[in-house]
Amino acid sequence: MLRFLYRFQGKLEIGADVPLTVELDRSSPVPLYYQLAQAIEASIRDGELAPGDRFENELALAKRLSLSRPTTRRAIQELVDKGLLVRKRGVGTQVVQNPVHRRVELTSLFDDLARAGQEPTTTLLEYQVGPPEEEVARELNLALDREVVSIRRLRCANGEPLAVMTNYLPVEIAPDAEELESNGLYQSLRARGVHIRLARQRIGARGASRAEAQLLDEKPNAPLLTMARTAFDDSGAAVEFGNHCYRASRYYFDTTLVDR
Amino acid sequence: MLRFLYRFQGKLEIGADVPLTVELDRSSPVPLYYQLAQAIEASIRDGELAPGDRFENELALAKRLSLSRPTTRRAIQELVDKGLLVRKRGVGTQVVQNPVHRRVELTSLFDDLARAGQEPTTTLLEYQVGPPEEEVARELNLALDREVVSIRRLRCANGEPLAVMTNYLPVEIAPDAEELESNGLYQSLRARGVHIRLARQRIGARGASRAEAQLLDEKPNAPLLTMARTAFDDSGAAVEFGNHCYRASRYYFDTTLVDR
DNA sequence: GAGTGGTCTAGACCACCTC
DNA sequence: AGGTGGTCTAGACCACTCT
Repeated sequence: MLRFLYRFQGKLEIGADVPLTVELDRSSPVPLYYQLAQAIEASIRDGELAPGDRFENELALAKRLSLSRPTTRRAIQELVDKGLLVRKRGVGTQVVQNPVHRRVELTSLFDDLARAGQEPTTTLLEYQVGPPEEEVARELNLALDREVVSIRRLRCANGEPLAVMTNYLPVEIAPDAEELESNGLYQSLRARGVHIRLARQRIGARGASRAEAQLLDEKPNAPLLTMARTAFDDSGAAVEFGNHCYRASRYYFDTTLVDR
Repeated sequence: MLRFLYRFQGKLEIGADVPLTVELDRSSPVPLYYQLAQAIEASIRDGELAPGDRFENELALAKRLSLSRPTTRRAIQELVDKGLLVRKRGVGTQVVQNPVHRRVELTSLFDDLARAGQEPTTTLLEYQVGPPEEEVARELNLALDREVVSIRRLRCANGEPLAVMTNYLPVEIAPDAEELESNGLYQSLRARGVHIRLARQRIGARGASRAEAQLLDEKPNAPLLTMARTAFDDSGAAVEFGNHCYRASRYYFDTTLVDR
């Protein structure tokens, strides 16, 4: 199949300088707004667009790239939501200072570690099937006579213990014990056709119990970062509830908040 | 307004019943998509739309309300981003189970407490002007010869100590000492025309120092929930950097993650 | 007044899921 | 095959900010 590549070289216009080069592939299945957002993000991360720079305005950019305004707008909005750009009505769009970060996405710890080249490993501490505790039944929206699988795992990165994770899943969708030793939980669920779409997290802290301290190579009562998470699939049903404890000395959460 | 109810004898398939009544005020300055989003959200919270219910499809809703599809779509998308609805291509839109929560918005602790009727009070522990430490200069993107105001406050709720907060601001925009005793920091900044638009937060945990323990009525080494936050205004400039420590026994963060 | 982003319309075609 | 959401177009009018 033919593939059309459009290459635009922007003239330098507004105030500073807009060296934004964008290649859009209109035959690709990747949405145009996404292609454009990626290109702009790359320009920012590469330093072609410096923090504080004024950004080419919507109409001009749309015209230059032969895109409609809504499509261009959506690409820009994507980056505003990511915290890389800021817009002010009547003024313009600017690159945020210090745009070095990535926000917390809906990813698993396992994937995060693997992507960072941290060599994640998992030890299965417990795997049992039975009726849910009251809290678990409430979080998963299950009747008390349904069966759930309880999983307790120790996650290490580069051989160092990092977190103790307890998870509860309806028995119908729970992965096998062996699978959990080699893959992340979400990875296993994905392979079974369960797509996590949304999660609610409560992040807190507490002191380590004696057992937790031993597992994590910390002293009893050492500060732990805790996360309780309920995850929902693409039909809105709760599919997983978990209590995780991280060594505070080796882990933190990074989030970005945007006012819209 | 007319309301059509469809009754099926067999299995209830399509959305069963959509009692969604919406009144739109086209002369209001409030955007239509926002009015609609609010109405839907109210229906969910009131239980008119139950968890798991299928939602009326975009096209039908748009036609019924005499709105364009993009406007209708945007309202729905708003609620998807909030974690109240889930969409699946080719299938439809459904209400998420257990939609009881509010997500972390870009708000200040002071405002949150006040809204929850928790009677916040602030004690100013320190207020001084001088050159920034290296970390602060880096976070605020300031030269080392610029002056910053360092603020240290104890925040209580209902008379109980809750958090120790250390903040750094460029001297030009810093509120007075007196102002900080009666208002929140963000409230004071807003009054000075500074609009926080974006914040990056790192959430972790550690043990309390002796001084912190004393201020917070905890034992030394008690677990504290920590947040380091850099805030940016609507021109993308860093305006505030803060280190906050919360009593883990009395505070946690609640977040929602959505896969888009 | 000029320029910017914010909202809105009325269509179109496509990809995906279920029947 | 029919219905759903996902993407895209080519305009329009308005509100806000800066000069």
